[in-house]
Amino acid sequence: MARLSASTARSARGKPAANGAGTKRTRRERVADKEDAIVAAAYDIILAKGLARTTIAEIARRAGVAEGTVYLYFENKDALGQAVLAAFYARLTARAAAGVKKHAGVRAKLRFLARHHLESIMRESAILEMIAITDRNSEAYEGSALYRMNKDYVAVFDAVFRDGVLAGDIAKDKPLWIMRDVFFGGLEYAMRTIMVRGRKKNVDDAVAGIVDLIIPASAPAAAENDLARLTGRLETVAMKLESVAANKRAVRS
Amino acid sequence: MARLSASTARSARGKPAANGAGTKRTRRERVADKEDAIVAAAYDIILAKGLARTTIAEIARRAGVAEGTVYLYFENKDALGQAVLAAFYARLTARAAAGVKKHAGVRAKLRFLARHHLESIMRESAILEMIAITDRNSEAYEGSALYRMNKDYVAVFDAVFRDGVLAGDIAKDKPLWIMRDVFFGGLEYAMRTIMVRGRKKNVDDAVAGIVDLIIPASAPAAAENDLARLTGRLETVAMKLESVAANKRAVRS
DNA sequence: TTTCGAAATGAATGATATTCATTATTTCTG
DNA sequence: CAGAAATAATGAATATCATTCATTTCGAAA
Repeated sequence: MARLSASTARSARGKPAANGAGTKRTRRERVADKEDAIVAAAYDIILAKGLARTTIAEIARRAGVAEGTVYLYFENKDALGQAVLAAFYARLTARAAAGVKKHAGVRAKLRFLARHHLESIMRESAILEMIAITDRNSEAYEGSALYRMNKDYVAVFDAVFRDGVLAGDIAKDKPLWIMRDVFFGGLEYAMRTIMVRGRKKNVDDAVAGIVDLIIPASAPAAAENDLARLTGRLETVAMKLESVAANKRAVRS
Repeated sequence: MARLSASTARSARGKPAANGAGTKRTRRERVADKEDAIVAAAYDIILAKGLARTTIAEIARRAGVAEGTVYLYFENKDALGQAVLAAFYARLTARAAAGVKKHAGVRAKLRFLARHHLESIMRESAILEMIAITDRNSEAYEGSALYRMNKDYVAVFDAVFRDGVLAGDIAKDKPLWIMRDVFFGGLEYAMRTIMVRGRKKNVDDAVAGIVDLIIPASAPAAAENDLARLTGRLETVAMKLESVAANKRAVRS
């Protein structure tokens, strides 16, 4: 993926990309390494300061190249940001796919996905911001690299969701696209709320709450739960009433 | 609100803000008008091109002032962006509050809020982007202007939600904060999806789908609903009894 | 070793945000 | 009302970057 963006950038500047034809391997490898070094440097700095406050000069310094060299690999600052975003998505997707395999049952898979997503965006919220920034320029969003990356990522969720529908765990009348947007959008907003309040328990609550919207915690269970609470409450009130009545009697005598 | 940011910016630069004490009205008004003109100019241009591609020079030209004058009213470009965001939120909140009054029933109110939110952010998505940008700098997000504006806005949703819970239309076990984040977050993500696909019907579907997550449409929830109402009723009675009992005890002692 | 294209360099350029010394306008005072 | 003081406004100068490009270095093939 990183490869792609580099060759794209280079060929866009008019220089033919060195294809496998005659060139040797090592040369290309060295080029690839340098590109990775630039993306890695950019990743670290952007994560720490956000894209706006990150300068090309600083990235170049950290990557051990001259400023101009960055522009040999990336068309401009935004393209470099895209590459960083691509790296983020690549890891995110890989971890999501791997984690889903490790969990059994639709609910457990969704919970894993929710927690993984929430924790990832909390940890790397500065990277996430670039999505909005990039979004903008792309009236032709579809077909863009960002679009494809995101599509690959949410495909992990989609697969779990479809399995859930087939297995009967998820109601058939819930449209996938809406549930998907609620899932990821809800988690993103929950992140903001959680970062203002404390973290710990709130992450658990958000994960549970959002997953439960997709797979309702078995309705009968909820009803029972309510019933149990109602019963308990009734007992308490009854005891109080009884003691009040007892007091009255005591006072009167 | 706009007033606030101006005086803040000015006093931040060391010049004392002219307070109501001795100064006449007209002067302050003229200042206020100029500030509004700058915000309005910025609003239009940012809406059309996004903050990054909007220059102070262009804003100043459109507002009919010199570049330097902009800095008399706003600390820097970001602060001006904040003011634009504040104007956006102010209208958004006003329309939301007014619309909620016009609709009867929790479901209708929520549907109105959802559609209004979705259409607003679709129309002014360039403004929305600034939220993320601004978000960043604010480790001290709480207490920030953005935080307050957002709080005021979602308060409209919160009130409807609480009414819904009291009326028994919304299950008590759904935490408000999570439902709120799912509502707004889901709508924001839905916007992206809708802007890639076609619009028309998708807006309706998103609105209906997301509202239904908060107030389940299914009639079969009648039993649960009944139980919820019963629970609510008992709670009310219990509280009354308890306060009566408490009073008696207080009077007696 | 020489040669040539690919890579890399970093000083120069251009676009903007931001500052500040100067000028204009308004209000106040006697 | 004239002049002084306080406020506002101006726009040229400065600072900070992104981006370009003429020049240099490197690597491998002859």
